[in-house]
Amino acid sequence: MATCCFRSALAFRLQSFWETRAASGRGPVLLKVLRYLDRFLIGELQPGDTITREVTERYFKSTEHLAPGTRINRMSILRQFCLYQSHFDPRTCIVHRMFLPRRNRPMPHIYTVAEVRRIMAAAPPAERSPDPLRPVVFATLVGFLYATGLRVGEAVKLNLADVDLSRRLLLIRQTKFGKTRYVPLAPCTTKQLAAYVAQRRAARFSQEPTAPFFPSSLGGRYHVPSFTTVFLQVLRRLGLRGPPGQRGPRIHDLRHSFAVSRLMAWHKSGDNLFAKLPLLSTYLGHSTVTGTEIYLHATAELMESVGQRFHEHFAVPSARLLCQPPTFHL
DNA sequence: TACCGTAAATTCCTGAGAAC
DNA sequence: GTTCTCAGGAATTTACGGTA
Repeated sequence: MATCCFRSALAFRLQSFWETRAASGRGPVLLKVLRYLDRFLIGELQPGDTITREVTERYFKSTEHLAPGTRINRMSILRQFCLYQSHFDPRTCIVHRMFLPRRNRPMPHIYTVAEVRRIMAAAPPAERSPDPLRPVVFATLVGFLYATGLRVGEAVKLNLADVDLSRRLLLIRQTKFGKTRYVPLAPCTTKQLAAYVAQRRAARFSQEPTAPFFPSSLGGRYHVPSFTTVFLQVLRRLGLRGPPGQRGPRIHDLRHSFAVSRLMAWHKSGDNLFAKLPLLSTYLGHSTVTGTEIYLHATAELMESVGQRFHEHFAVPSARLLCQPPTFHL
């Protein structure tokens, strides 16, 4: 446990609050936000003062430069701390939930097959890098993410032993929220990966089972921010994204694209999407289908298509019917 | 140019409470 | 009692500046 790193009038309480949360598994992100709060409180509170409504309002105002989602995080941590502090000082003002701003989820970009092919083909040329395999790793990783729907962090963490091409199976270890799962590979993806493995071997990268499947130029593991940087450069070069500072398609949208294209394929083949959703949920590593349902909203085309299909089947224009699909068996 | 560190932004798991 | 919605919280991803 770190020694006390807070300096405001509530330093002791911030420290004990952090220690209780860190002990239950919360990590350095909380510490950063608490330090931010501590710096704010240095100018606000004298010894013996408490957090009043005015203080919380000024704290909220001090986060004006941040995005809404970040402000919500900052305010919700202040709220948790105030709840904790109120046990020791009943004068403490607790921010009511209704005063917190609402979150909004931006619409993901759904990549087309043609766009993904352009991105893969636009990999930084080998002559610019001391590592001839680098453009191959980049292009393979892009195609791999689009074909499997994995998170980029999951992909770069793969070791050689985690990719079993003979059984067409990936082992995804200790991913988000500590989950481990197996992911099956499509035959065409397996074929592409086999070609990549051959190129990787020819480039004399380590063949140890624990060696990274996607190595960096130095032989270590491809660092996610490094891959992100190159990916964004390629998007800008292709005109798929604006200059830095502007929002646009992201790496994570490859995962959205995979999910949406899978749903579209099931829909076109006449499958019941609600019956298939748990399969997709398990594949993507979600613990419940509610986390997967957001992909149903990802494309207007899909929603229009699903709505039309329900109308054709039931001919009852009821919103309730859309919320409660017929019972199905897996 | 690649890599690393860090702050900010986003994703998604989970539980509480409202609605039915 | 069950279903649904929403928000809190924890974790991952993105973006960018600094450094070798």
